[in-house]
Amino acid sequence: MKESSSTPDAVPAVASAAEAPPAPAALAAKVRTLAPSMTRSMQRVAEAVAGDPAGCAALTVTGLAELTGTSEATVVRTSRLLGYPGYRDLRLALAGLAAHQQSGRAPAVTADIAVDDPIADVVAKLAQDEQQTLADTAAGLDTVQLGAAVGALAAARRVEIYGVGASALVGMDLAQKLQRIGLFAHAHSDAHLAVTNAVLLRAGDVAIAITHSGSTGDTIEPLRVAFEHGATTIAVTGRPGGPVAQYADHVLTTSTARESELRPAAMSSRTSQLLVVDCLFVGVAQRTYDTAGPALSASYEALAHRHHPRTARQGTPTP
Amino acid sequence: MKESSSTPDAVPAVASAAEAPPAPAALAAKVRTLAPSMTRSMQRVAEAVAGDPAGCAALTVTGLAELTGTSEATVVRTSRLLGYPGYRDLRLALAGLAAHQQSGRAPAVTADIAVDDPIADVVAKLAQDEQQTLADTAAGLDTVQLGAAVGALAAARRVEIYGVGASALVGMDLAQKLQRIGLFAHAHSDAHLAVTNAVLLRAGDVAIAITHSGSTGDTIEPLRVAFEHGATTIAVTGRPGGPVAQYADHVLTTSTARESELRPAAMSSRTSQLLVVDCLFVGVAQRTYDTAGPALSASYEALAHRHHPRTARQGTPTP
DNA sequence: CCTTCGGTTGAAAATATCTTTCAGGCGTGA
DNA sequence: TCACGCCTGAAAGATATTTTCAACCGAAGG
Repeated sequence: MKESSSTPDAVPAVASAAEAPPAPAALAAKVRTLAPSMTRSMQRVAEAVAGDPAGCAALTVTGLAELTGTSEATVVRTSRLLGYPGYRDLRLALAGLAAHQQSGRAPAVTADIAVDDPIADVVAKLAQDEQQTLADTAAGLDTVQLGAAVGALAAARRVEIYGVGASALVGMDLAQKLQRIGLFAHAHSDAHLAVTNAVLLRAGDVAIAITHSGSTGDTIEPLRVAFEHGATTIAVTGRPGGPVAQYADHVLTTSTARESELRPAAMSSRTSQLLVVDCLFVGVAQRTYDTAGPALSASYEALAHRHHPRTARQGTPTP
Repeated sequence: MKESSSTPDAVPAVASAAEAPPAPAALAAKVRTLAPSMTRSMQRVAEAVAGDPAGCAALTVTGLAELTGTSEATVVRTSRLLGYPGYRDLRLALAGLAAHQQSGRAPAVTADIAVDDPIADVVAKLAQDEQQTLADTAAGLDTVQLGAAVGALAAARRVEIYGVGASALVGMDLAQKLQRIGLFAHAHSDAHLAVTNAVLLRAGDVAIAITHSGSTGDTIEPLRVAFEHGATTIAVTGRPGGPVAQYADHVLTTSTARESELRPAAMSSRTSQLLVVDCLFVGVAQRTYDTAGPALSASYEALAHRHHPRTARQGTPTP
């Protein structure tokens, strides 16, 4: 088969290569298939390539030639025989193959975080868990309730948010964002002040309670007062059947991933709560887009000058 | 840190890139992270690369330069910024990425959130985006830096955390958790008080600055003061090349998903920051497990009585 | 045993590709 | 308005890849 026109070799080889695809991952097989028709030197090259794709991908023609004790010409010839236009392309395929192999051997650790886990595992596991929490939350969120809550917020005269501990931070996050689109929103984390504040609410106002357990007294109490004064009440909780639901017109359920000693409940509940809160925010922003849009831009502008302009390149620093 | 001076221009960029590994599949994330610090032309190149890895892998420097309407030099510069020694290596990585994607087949491009999206879509898109942000952050996080930061925290006499706006909440979250395992940690969101506080720090203390933009003056200033007083400083930022890095012993990079009017930067940056902060927390908890374990249990017990026992179901209300 | 021939092999030239240098140009800040 | 600094791409310089070509090896035939 290689007899024809022995001199300007390669040409027929390229032709035969054209018919075959660049070979995605079936490289080892191809090597075995073609090995008999290879010369000694080429076999050495093919062997090296099949044995350590990743390693060879890091080598230049010269490097691979030296490694196999052959010459550059032989390496190129081998590449051609394997179906690539030249070594450059074989090398690219090799890189792809290496990545492929590497990905295959990552079964996505979902085990609990252990005390002696290396830091890289901690990162992977935490990210994995939080992703799971997000997926669960999204799946379990009642969009009807959410829509109703959004409607109430969009029409609210004022919005009061109650939460203590980790949930307080979520409440502040929501308050910050609602303020940014022009709503009158305030987050409370002091139980006494919260109750004092709740007494002033009435129909047309909205009160939001955030509590993972659904039974945090300091959070429930102000919501109860608001409820009894006629305000629209919303509960963001991981236990929709808990005490807090009694005083809530709308209940938004957050989800909880399994926890362990090294991963306190606060961690996944916070992730879940934040997603819910983000949904509320975006929903409200949609409904009040006429005022929210400009307000969002305006609040960004107001902050812009507080950043050092130094390394801020061109005009639009990511709006 | 960035002294190298090996190459004439782009020194800091190369240096910061050198510290990071060549990045296997976290390319899209890296592009987003570094995009703000890129010039227009480089952004075009980066965009092309992130948008069609497979296609770009098939191109030579010249080809990619033409495609993006730039020059070879710019392509090489971009490759360097992304952490590769040159275009050749970027191309190899691209080939690997392409193979990866082909097998994974889960890019799931989510459209932007539109004003008239139904609420269910909003939930799905937000969840999807935050999951993406988490994955990107985990992939782009430098575990060496993280480990070093954890080590510093575990040994710290006291920990001061600086951040304003949305980042302030992240700081508080971290402070809350560190306190829970017995560390002396405090979060500041008032620029003046923060500086006043930073003056008191010295070697053995740790200061953490949290700023997405990397150039928030109110956050950088206290970190600078802490740095100059000999404290160990950590920066959690989306722009590792920004001004804040000047005064940081350890830089932890957060990632950024694309933003739109209805999804302000604060949203994904917060998710990313929280993951980083959680990693810090768990890392510290691991290293100080002897004291952290009991402390975690104790703090839970202390809170238990604040929950209404009424509808609290069985004995262990999700610990 | 020597010769010849087809085929393999590697050194080196030729080419393509990648990298670096350098000067012009553009935007920015004083 | 002007000067400064930084981005930018053209072209030179360095590397890597491909091609060429002659030496070499082994085998078959004289």
